[in-house]
Amino acid sequence: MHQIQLHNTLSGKVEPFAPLRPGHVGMYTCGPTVYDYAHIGNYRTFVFQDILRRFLKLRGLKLNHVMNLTDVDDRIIANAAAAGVGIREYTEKFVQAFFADCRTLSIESPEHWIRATDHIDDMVVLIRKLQENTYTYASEGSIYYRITKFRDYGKLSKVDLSGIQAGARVDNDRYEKESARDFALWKAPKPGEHFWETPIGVGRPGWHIECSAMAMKYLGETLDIHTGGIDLAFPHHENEIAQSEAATGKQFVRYWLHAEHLLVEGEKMSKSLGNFFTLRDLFAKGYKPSALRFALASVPYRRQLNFTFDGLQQATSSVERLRNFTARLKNEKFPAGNQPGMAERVKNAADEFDAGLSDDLNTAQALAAVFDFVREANTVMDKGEFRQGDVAAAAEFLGNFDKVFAVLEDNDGEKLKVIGFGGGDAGLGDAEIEKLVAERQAARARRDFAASDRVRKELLDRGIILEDTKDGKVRWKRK
RNA sequence: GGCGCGGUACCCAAGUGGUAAGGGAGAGGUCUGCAAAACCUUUAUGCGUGGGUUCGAUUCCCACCCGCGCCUCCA
Repeated sequence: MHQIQLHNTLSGKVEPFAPLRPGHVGMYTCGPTVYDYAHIGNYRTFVFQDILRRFLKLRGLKLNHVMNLTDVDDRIIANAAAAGVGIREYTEKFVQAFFADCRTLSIESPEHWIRATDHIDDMVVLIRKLQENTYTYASEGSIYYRITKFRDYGKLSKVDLSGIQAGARVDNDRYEKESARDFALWKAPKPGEHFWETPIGVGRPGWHIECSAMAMKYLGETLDIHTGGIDLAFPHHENEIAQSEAATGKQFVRYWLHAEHLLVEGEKMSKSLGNFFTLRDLFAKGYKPSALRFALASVPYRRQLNFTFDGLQQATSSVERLRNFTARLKNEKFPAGNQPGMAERVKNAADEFDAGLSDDLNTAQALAAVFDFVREANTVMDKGEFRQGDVAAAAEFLGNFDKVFAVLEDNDGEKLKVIGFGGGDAGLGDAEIEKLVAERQAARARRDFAASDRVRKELLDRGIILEDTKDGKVRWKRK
C-alpha cells in the first residue's frame, strides 16, 4: 500500500495524508443548495468526494462523513414565496430528487445528512461565541463578521485584502457594512420573509455560518478533510475558516480538497447557452447512470472535465468492456489449478491501482491498471491457460476496484426506475428471452441461419444482445 | 489587474530529465455459419509556440500564444 497523498488547497501542495486520530477520518462536504434540481457539474464534485470516501474506506479508515443540505438561502426564499409555499415544503421536493440522483450515481450516503434549518440553534450559539470574541458588529438588525479582525483571512484562497477596494466589482449590498468584504452571519428579515426568533434577534442565518456550526457539531473543532467545488474556496470556505477559527482558536480544517469544474463542450455550463444538464436530461437521452459515473470519475478531480456526449458514449463502451470481463470471469468454467504468473499479475495490478488512487486520487492511472489487467487476463483466457484457482484473486481485485468506482454491477435499469425512468428493457422478461434464445438455437442446429439471425435481430431491437460461446451455448445480456 | 487550473495522437487522458500508460474510435487480422465478445497488429520521431540549461527535455528555466475558472450567487 502506498502513502495516501492529497492536494491541500491550504498549502497549494500535494501532502501526505494522515488523520488527526489514527484510523479515523472526519470529513465534511458542502452539499447542494436545494432550490432546484442539481446538475451534472454538481455531480462531478459529489462523485469526486464519493470516490475519496470510498477509497479511504477501502484503505481501512473509519469515516465520519457529514454532508449538508442548504435549505435556506435567497433563491429558496424567493422561489418558495413565488410558489406560495413554505421553504420546507419547497425544498423537500429537491431534497428527495437529490437523494434519488445520488442513488442512481451510486454515491454512498455519508454518515450524516443534515439540513441547515435543523441547526439554527447551533448557528446561534456559534454567532454568540463570535460576539463574545468581538469579531462581529450589528447593523440594521443584521450581524456581520469583521474580517479585518481575523489575521489569517485569505490564507485559503490567497486573496489579498489590501488590494480589494469597494467599487465597481464589489457590491456594497443592500445591507450596511463597515467593509465590503465583511459578510453576514445573521440577516435581518425583509418584509414577508421566513424568519426565526432567536436570542440574537429575529432573522435568518447567513450562508457561511451553517457549515461552520454543523461541521464542528458533528466532527469536532478540527476536521481532517473538507471538500467542495473550487468555486467555494472563496468566499465560502474562507469565511468558514474565519468563523470557526475565530470562535475556537483552533485550526478548523487540516486538508481542504477542491474539485475543478466541469465544462460542457469546452464552455461553461449555463442555462443561457442551452448546455445545462441534469441527470434526468441525460437519462432521457438513453445514457446509463454507470456511464455518467464513469465519465465523471475517470478524469482526475483537479482537472477541468470537459463533458461531451462523445465522451459519455466512450464511457459507456469502457464500462461495457469491464462488465464483459466480469461476466466472463464469473460464468466461464476454467480447468482446475492455477496459472503460473496470474497471482503476480493480480498483485501488480492491485499495487498500481492503489498507487494511482493514493497519488491524490489519480483515477486515470488507477483505471489504466485495471484495463491492463483485464487485457492480460483475457489473453490468458483466450489461450485457454486461465485456471479456476485464479478466479478468486482476480474477482477480489475487481471487487476492490468496484468498491471505489462502483460501475460493474449491471443494474442501470433498476437505478433508472428510482429516478422515474422505465429503463431500456421495456417489458421483455427473462422467460421470454430464454424462449427466443432456444428457438434460435434450434434454428442454428438445423443450420437455418436466416431464421437464427432473424431471432437475434429481433432480440437486439428489443435491447438484448446475444453472444455465442465456444462451447455452443448462448450468453445474453441487456443493452 | 490578482489568484488558480490546463494546452500530449481522430476523441478522452496518464506520465517522466533518458527517449510517449490506459480507454474510446478507425483500419487490417485471428476466432465465428455470420455476428458479438475477446485477442493480435496498426494510428504522436511527437507532447501549444519561441528561446535557454543539459550529453540528453514532452518533463527544468524564461518569454509568448490559446482555453477555462475564481476574485459577485455558484459544485
